Amino acid sequence: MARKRITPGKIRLAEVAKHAGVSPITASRFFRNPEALSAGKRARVESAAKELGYVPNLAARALASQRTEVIGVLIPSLTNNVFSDVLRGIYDALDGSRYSIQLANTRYSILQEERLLRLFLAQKPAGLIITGINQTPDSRAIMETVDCPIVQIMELGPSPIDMMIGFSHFDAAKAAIGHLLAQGYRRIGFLGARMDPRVQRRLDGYRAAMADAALLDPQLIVTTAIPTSVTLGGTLFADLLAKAPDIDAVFCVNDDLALGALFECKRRHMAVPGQMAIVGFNDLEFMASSEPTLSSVRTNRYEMGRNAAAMVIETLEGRRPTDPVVDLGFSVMERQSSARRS
Amino acid sequence: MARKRITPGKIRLAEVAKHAGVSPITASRFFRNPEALSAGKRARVESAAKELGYVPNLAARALASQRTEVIGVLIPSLTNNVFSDVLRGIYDALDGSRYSIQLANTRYSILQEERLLRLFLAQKPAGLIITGINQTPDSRAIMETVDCPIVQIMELGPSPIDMMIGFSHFDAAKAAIGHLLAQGYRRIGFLGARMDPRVQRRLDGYRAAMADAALLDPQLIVTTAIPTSVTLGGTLFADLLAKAPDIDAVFCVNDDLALGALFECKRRHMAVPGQMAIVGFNDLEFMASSEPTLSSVRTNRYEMGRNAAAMVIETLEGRRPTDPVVDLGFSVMERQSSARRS
DNA sequence: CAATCGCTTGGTAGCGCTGTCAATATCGGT
DNA sequence: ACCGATATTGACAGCGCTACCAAGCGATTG
Repeated sequence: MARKRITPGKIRLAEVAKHAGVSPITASRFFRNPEALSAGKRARVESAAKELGYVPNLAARALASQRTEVIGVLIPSLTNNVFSDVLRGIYDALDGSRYSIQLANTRYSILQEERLLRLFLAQKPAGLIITGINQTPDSRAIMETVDCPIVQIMELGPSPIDMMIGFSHFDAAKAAIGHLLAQGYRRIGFLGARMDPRVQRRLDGYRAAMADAALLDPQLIVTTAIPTSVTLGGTLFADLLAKAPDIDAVFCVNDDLALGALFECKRRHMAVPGQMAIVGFNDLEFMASSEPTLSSVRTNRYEMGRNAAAMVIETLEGRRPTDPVVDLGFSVMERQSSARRS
Repeated sequence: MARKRITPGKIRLAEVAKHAGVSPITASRFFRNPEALSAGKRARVESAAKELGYVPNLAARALASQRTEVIGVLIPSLTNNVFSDVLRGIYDALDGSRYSIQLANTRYSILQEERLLRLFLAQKPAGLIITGINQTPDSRAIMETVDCPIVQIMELGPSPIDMMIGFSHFDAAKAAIGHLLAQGYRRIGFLGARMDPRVQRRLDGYRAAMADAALLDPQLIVTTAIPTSVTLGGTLFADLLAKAPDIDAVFCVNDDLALGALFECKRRHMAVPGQMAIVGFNDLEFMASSEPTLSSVRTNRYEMGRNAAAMVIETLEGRRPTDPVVDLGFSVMERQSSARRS
């Protein structure tokens, strides 16, 4: 016959309750909603819990309440600096809260994303943070039926699943090109790697700005599906020079490419600025201290992560943000590498 | 009186069992140890589960089995590229396995680390990956009593708690200095930021190498507790030059500092190499494509993460690695920035 | 002074799964 | 054909916590 499973000196909620002289359910309430207790019992439970070193069993709680306190986060890359900033913001926002993070890496695949989404939602997460607005139709359908706050991060779009925080990659790229045009550059090349949806929208922004100025020329555009790197920046820049030797500026979809392009210029003894202007994207820390300093488009990645997590928590606590869509904007950081054309 | 909690059309293990014509416990075994079933029942349960779209309830499993399938990971920083490589390795190793990751950021504080450790262990993780060998005495004591595989990563030390994978920061720094000495450099400066235990050991390695060559001079050493950055590399390098204008080389405890130093040299029109040699640490991707290419010490970060996770899983599956301590080594990547002194 | 109301508190019965042991089926060897 | 060993399967009783409902109680109201 089944025997009592011996449970050694483990401290359960029941022990705390006994110690405090209240019922288990009252002790339980203390941990979930202390305000509901009278001051006296609250203090008694609190000190009993501390004295016994009680730690709630999350699995039991999740099973009984049919909820978890886990926020799922789906990002496309763990390597990309951009996402590590976002993640840092998310972790910081959740620090000290009752919620924890379950992180998964979609590797830029929306099919992988859908798989992970199913995996997550099966465990009834408290909330979800997902990258971008390009999900599979099935993913979207699943998310729309799920009853938990969802924040799409990194970019904005017309139809948020729930909440959304980001900025317009199209506008940001267009503004970068606008800056180069204002500085007197005309033959502005485009360097793109990975070409995920957000990069694609930067290309669209570039195209729009160039077309507006009647300067668009397919020869100016070099893209690849290869993941980005500094080395790749040098390679692509060389390709671009081969296609369009007369360029006077280059817009790179991220700062790694821009740094690679800068090094390639140095290798070729091309003056930056002077013979070549360079503008990157994201404004990673090193852009301000390179030689020459590199212009870039600053994006608020840490804030994006932090706010996204805060939006989830606020919703969970019944204080739903007034505006479900937040535009964090961007700013074009004008530095030496795109100084006015002489 | 308490009422039956209505459970809508949710698919439980019992449903799968009924559908397959077996007992619930047999169905349960299918998901945990399929080999224990006869081929016929195995197939029946499998198709029943698939047909019903059954997804196990992890909370119930954790509660009943008193175990989880979560591996806790404690790292000091989310921003540092070094850790994002390690993390990528860990996530890759666990991809497709039953295990998932719970990540926490100690922010280089061993007190924070201890707090997080208690938090983790209270939930009975399947395993634990923790950074470095400098834990508080309490942390160590807790970990030694816990019954789950633990891997210390990033460095090696004399008394592993359980398993360990890393390399000798002391030897790596010493080898880097050995390389510079072999190239004919004598006044070799040291640039250090953050000064966490591993950076400290690199400083020790530098000191040992310089002392062996009778070249040690406190004026050559510049360190700060400030977190590392490219900008900081430039600043520290300027400080070093002020203290010891006659240096002919500089060893930087990481590649960001090295890049910052390189830019500062360019700003001052100092030839690299020629007037100044530079060696970094970690061999991030950009070191091989900068202008000039930068020498560095390659460390196997991705492999470290991947192997650490693999070691945990193997232990959990009863195939404990033969050697609990793995030295992944390092290699000095000799590039243009430390070309032989002319 | 009785009726009502809101705030606390407690009792009961699961949440969905698995550990333990027992029972049964299968199989090779003598 | 019999015996013990091994491979499969099943029954039962929780794992530790919380949802739900009800009851207790002092305060408020007419």
